[in-house]
Amino acid sequence: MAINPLIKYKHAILYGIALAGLLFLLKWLEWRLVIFDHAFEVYIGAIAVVFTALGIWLALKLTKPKVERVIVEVEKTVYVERREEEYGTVGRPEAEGGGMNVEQRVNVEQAARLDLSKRELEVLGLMAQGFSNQEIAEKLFVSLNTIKTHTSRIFEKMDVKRRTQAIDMAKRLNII
Amino acid sequence: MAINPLIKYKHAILYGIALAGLLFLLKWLEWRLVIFDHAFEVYIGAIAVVFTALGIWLALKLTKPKVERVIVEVEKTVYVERREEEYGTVGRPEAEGGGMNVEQRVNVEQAARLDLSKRELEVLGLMAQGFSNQEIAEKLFVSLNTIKTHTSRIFEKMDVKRRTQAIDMAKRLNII
DNA sequence: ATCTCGTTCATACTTTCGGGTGATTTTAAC
DNA sequence: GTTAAAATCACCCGAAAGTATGAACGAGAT
Repeated sequence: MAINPLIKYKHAILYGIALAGLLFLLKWLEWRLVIFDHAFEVYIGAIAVVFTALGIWLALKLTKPKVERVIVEVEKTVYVERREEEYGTVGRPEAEGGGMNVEQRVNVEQAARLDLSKRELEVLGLMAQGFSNQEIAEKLFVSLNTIKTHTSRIFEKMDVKRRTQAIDMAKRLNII
Repeated sequence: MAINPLIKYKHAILYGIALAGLLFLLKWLEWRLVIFDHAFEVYIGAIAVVFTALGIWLALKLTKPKVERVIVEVEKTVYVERREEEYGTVGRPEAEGGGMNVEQRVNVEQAARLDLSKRELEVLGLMAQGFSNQEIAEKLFVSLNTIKTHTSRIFEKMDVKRRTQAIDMAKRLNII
């Protein structure tokens, strides 16, 4: 257990050593400055470079990596128990394209093949929360056109025509 | 859009502004240095701070966020037992005889808080299933304008601005 | 009998959505 | 180092959604 303090404060120790080295370097540079008067700009430049590097190092070291959770659907338990008592049959001349109420089995199988990218899932989630494209764009710091492109791809991949259908499907498939 | 050029070159513009500000600051500090000879260390310190910040900013801006992938395997369970009849009385307005289950009662109570009429609940349900106003109008044998009026009142009562918000709220409240 | 409310419908207008197309830039993979 | 996919942005245009306003009608309530 004697190593614990060293391990625990190794960052601090390393930082201290680095600072010491840096100060030494500064002193040395200062001495050089006295000798060569015109090295002033070099001095400033060196300071800038060194501290820029320090900032980069700090940022890289001190930012904790973002944890990304990748949901992998292992098993598909499909339970279809459905009454054919819908609104439908009221006024539905022809089934257009991907009828939502035809069957769910295919949808489940397609869920894995939906192949929505991370960004698209993000947009889909915000969409389901009722945000407009404009609001989503502002939240994600991108332009409105970008969001429109995303939504278009989402609808294409999900084989739906409207955002409300996409939301409904997404909630059924538990992908949001 | 008149904002487009601004958005397009926003990075360049921001960077330019930042550089200009930095140069101005440096000039000002240099001037101070001439006045007060002993401000040298302050000068250096400022340089160090500024460039450390610059480094941090650079690192945060120019590096992709480190992502740590955590694969989570979940068992997917999709249950597809929908009950559209709860809010739907299409073509059978008098079919509210006896067996209201508890779930339905709760829905009705929560619906009452929003003061949504039966017809409005019906429209809301179809809306949540992804139908367009036109499709809802055809299903309910009324005109598109009527559906628009209904949706407007729904949004007003629910205090939302878009159908997606209404859908989200309705699902949260288990109205549908 | 009057009044309110729900439902219906209409016109006119503005905003948002969505399709289509093309482009550049990152990122990832090979 | 090329290639493929993802992400970004732009422009146009038609469709759908949403706002505002007014009006008609029937059913219940007062």
